[in-house]
Amino acid sequence: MGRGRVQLKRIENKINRQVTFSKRRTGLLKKAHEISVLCDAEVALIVFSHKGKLFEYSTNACMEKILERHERYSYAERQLVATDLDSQGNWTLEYNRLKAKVELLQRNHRHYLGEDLDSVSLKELQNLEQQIDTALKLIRERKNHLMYQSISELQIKIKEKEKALAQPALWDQQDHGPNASSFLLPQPPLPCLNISYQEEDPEARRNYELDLTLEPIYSCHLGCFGT
Amino acid sequence: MGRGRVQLKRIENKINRQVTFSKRRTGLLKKAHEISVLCDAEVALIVFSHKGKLFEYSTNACMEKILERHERYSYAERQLVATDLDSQGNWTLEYNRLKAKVELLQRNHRHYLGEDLDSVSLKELQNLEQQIDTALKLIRERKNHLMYQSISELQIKIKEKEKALAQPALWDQQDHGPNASSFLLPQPPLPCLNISYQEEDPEARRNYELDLTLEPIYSCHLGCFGT
DNA sequence: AACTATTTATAAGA
DNA sequence: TTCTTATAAATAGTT
Repeated sequence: MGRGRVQLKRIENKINRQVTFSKRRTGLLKKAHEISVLCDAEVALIVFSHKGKLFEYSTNACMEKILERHERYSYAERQLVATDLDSQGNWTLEYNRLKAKVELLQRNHRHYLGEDLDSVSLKELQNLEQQIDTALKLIRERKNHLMYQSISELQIKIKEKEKALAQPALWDQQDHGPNASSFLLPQPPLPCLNISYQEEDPEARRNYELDLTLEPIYSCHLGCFGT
Repeated sequence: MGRGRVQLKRIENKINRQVTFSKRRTGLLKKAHEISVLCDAEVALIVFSHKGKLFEYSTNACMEKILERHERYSYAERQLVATDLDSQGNWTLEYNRLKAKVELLQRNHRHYLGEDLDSVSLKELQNLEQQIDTALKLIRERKNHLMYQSISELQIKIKEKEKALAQPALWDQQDHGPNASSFLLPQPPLPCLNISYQEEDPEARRNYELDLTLEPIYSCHLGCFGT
């Protein structure tokens, strides 16, 4: 939109780049505002110039709210990177960043526990549900894997004991019929032991689902951060 | 830019608004990308449609990095306002406390998502499983409650419409047998609606944003500008 | 910063 | 949604 086509690549001339940045920035902010108003959308736009200066636009000027919404939308994506504080840096700055992080994490935390859901929209609930559902499957898989492993180990131990006991009598080693060590682990792993789920797709627990739910163990490691 | 000037105000016609949103969204994302490349700027753009769907662009696809930069920038600004607290408290102590908190929360966070479980003991896995299981139930309950509410409201509307239509004919108001508004809601609330729509009935979510689409939540909005 | 020739974006229609 | 097209807007290069 101007005299001559424009290549989509960095403008090398510094002056030109600065001028173009200024013009296009204005245009971009304007368009962000327009779509926001015309289409009733919520927009957050953040632009850092090459020199590091910040320009921003947000619908109704509530940048934080929109970023939070984005945050919630991206529960799973967020990998809050551990803070590496620069030794000379401003402590207050770091401190506030951390504080914000904690607040955010705590809110997510409550949501992961199914608490405090009143402010969560239906769409967001659906995201949450899916994430939690996936998590539950992963956790059960891991749990069952561990249990399976320890059963295996126990069986090996028992077999060894038996061997040790059998030695003195010099029994024939073949075929003594069923014994204590053979009933638990048929060779191709049991696809399913003792399952009592309500719903959920059977595919998901095809591997090692040894649900041995015991008593409601409820050591609460959580909620240990009172305000 | 089109046939006729455009007023900067919400487009009331729903279809038009949707179409305009789609077009302008494309344009906006494109321009965000262009300024980013041409002027070597760092851009983050987040757009939520009226219906709550997320579209985003970020330079080099590192949204989180840019948001963090913005966060830092914002905090720096807030610093100028309230920077007097520091001289008294022991910041290092507070800071370390917070840091520990963040680490713990982040670990929990990963565990809640079923990640990073190798170091978790069987017993802890059982706790976790139970907590997540409970959370999932709560979340589903809340979701169903919301959907239930929407349905209720819709039914009331339908009833009103029916009444309005019935008036002119002066029908007897008693017992006209089952009708469109009575089949959905048995009086004691459904314990579980367990809905998983694929297709979308536009009617159903007309007013209440009952968007039950269960698509993989992260449609990739990025990289949509081939060179 | 203003100007203007052009390119782009897009509103309306299909 | 996608395409087409007339027109409004944006903007590159110039002054």
